[in-house]
Amino acid sequence: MPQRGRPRGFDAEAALERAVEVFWRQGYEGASVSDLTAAMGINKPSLYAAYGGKEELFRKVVARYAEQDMGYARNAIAQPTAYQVVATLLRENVLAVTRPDRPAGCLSIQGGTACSDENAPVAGFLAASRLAGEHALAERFAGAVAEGDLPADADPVALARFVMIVTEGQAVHAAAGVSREDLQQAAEIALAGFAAASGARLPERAT
Amino acid sequence: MPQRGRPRGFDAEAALERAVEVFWRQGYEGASVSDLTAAMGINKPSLYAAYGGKEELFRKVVARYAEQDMGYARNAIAQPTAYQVVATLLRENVLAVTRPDRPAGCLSIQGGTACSDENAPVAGFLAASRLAGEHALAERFAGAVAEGDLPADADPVALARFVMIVTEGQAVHAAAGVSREDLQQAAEIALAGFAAASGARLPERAT
DNA sequence: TCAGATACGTACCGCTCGGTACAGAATTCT
DNA sequence: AGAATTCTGTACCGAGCGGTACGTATCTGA
Repeated sequence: MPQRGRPRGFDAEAALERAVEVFWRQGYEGASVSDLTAAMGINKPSLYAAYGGKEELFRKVVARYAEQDMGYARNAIAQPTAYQVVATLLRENVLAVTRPDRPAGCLSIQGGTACSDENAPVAGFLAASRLAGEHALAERFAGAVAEGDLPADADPVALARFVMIVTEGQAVHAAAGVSREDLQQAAEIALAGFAAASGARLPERAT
Repeated sequence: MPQRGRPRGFDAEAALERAVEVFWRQGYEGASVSDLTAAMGINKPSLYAAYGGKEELFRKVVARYAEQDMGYARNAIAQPTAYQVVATLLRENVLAVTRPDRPAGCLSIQGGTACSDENAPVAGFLAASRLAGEHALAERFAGAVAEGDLPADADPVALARFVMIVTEGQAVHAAAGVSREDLQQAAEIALAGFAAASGARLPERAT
């Protein structure tokens, strides 16, 4: 029972990928259904049949983005020490928000921080997804405190919040056109600041 | 020759203030002209006659916002030491983006980081205005280096970029509903990080 | 071979968008 | 008083919005 009826005439994954770029570049409200179908190479009824509507498409787009473009965050959180977690996260985030083959910034911010009352759920959904990453990072830091990798008096939740604030600021900055190199400098300052403020154990190196 | 013809039936400054809130809460594209006129208590032709149009109104709104709601930044930059500049800026920014009588976040981000091609000038205008503040801060830090308040090898431009990144991240976080107290914790971490990473001279206190 | 099912393209739906024409009301200058 | 000027409210403009009805094309299962 694989497929009955006429088979779909386009690659749903490839079309979704095109939609990622449109929403990323123009935001949820700034991307019209016509913009989307033009970029995806399909007609409107196909979009509604395959994805359910604009908002449902957007949610699928965000899910795909999280999987395809946020992998570095999962990689970062798996690093062996808190310092390396933050170093990886901040450095990889700079690369991610300044990829030359992608729109500048980060979909979960470019998608829309503010919108009309009608679309408020979209902004809320994006905000919640950003905060979910922060919770994961806080738990990672809590583990680091338990291991002695971070000092006992370190506040894992506040530290995670600081790090996520930096990544969000980097994304906003990147969207404003700031270069990868310039953001890398700022990331190193943030990393040094994290190390000093948290008391994290540093990796072996010449001091 | 003060006024000829029928006098305006509303207070243009008060109406502009209402418009600030609408754009702040809903963003440029998310705020319709009808939303604006309803909040301002005027009809559309009055809006066009008094302000020139939606985009011109938005620019006037941003100018008013910069004057009324960003005063803390000018105050911060006038502090006597780099450390105090950053301490004031970060702490006051937290208060500004979490004012209970105002929308959460910051107009220059909520206004729109991404939008349709048609409104791209608006996003560019906001981005440029954010970066202007960063330049002013960099010059302040350059002066601090010259004075010996910051070490000779400190990079004023990169430090300013780091600080502005934090303020932008705070604004995004605030718009997501994070509380003032939670942001204050993160601001203290950022401040301690700035001090450590920059080598700024600290104010006298118990070490 | 043909019925059932699914996807496609066209053409359209009601609605809201940003923006304006126009006539009447309120004021100043002569 | 009356002309000139400016603001106000209503009613409207063309365009684009998100979303869909419908007839046709293409597939599977019997």
